[in-house]
Amino acid sequence: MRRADADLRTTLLRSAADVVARAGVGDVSIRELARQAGVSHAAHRYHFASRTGLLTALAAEGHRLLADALERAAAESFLEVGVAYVRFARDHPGHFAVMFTPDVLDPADPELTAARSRTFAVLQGGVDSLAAQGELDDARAAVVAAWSLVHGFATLAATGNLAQAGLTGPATGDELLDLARRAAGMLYGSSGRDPDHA
Amino acid sequence: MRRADADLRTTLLRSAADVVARAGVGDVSIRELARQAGVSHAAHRYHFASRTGLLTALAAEGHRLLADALERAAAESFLEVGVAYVRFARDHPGHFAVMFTPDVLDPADPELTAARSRTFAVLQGGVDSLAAQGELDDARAAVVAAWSLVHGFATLAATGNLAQAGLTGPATGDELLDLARRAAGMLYGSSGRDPDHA
DNA sequence: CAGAAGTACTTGCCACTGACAAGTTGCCAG
DNA sequence: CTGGCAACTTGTCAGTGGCAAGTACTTCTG
Repeated sequence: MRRADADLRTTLLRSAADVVARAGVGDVSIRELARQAGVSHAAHRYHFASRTGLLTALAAEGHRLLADALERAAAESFLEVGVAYVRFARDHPGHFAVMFTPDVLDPADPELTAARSRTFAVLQGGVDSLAAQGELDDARAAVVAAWSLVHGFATLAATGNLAQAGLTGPATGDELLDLARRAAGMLYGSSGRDPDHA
Repeated sequence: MRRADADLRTTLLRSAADVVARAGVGDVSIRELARQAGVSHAAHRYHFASRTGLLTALAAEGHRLLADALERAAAESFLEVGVAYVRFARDHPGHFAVMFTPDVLDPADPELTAARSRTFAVLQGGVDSLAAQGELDDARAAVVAAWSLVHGFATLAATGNLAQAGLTGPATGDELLDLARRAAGMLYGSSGRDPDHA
């Protein structure tokens, strides 16, 4: 008596991402997901070890998507990598939140660690290219600054804090990404350091 | 049969902050807190409306502490406001996590909104002073960049992502704050804009 | 074409959780 | 000495995640 249109694993992940995006990680109930998918409350156990396993799989999927996006943007410029990071968080809020909520994840999961490594590799590539250019006395701090800025921006935007502080309007269209680009540009653009062409 | 040394409200908040810091918001169990405090499983209800109420009170307390710290640092320099932000997150990880996990909070709580306003006011002060100096074409983006950078740094450090990416050592002493200062300095220091003296 | 093995579930149960209703105790004002 | 309030406790409920034991349907094997 299979009710899920596609395969159950995908359905549950999709559904979980939705709930996280709308209500937060704490509101993900496996039984509720099962009800929506039209399966029994234990159906997930064949695909995921536990609730933690499901969320870990979601985080891993998120890291794969993020790494894809960052790698594509890296071909353009380091600034655009930052913008791509923010765009990912905006377009996949459910994935993004889970990826950076370590206490709901299984830290030993090989899929997760592999996917996360890919994301980190793009950042590490940023360090290397900056260090290779030699004009930075502290490449590590520069990459930390870049990552922190875009991650903080994405997080504050996702949690509504930017809007609450009156720093952002009702987020119409790409206004958010423009602001992100201007903010990130203050690190690289206006201070005359632009690792790639743009 | 009161077992809590001090008053129960304070004991529960303290205990909750501990759990959040060590295991995350999701692992806060009111019944477990009650057990540790030596009271019954419903004792909290006199002090807090619900679990959400307790966490909201914790977030409000956090915002008061943060605002205090930021206001003190603002007397020194804008860079030090950023460092104070990171220091707060390091010293009060439980409070910090709850403050920026909106889905476990009551958004209408007056204590919370009041305390949060104080925090935002310091940031707004940053906008104003930057705008008054007139050398910034986009004061809003500058403040967003500053807040994003320190918030992202604090978050990535707290969730262990900085360490996992190999960008941070085992966080000995003030090494973390030094890195934060160097990273934040790339926004203001090295690009020649230093709003206050330092 | 029997039957063994495996896949993808379901049913049933358990301990635990947060919310809530209805007590209970101790103290203090009048 | 009594009414009332503050600060609890006890009891109960629906909901949750984890686990054990089934079950039906498919696919491979002899």
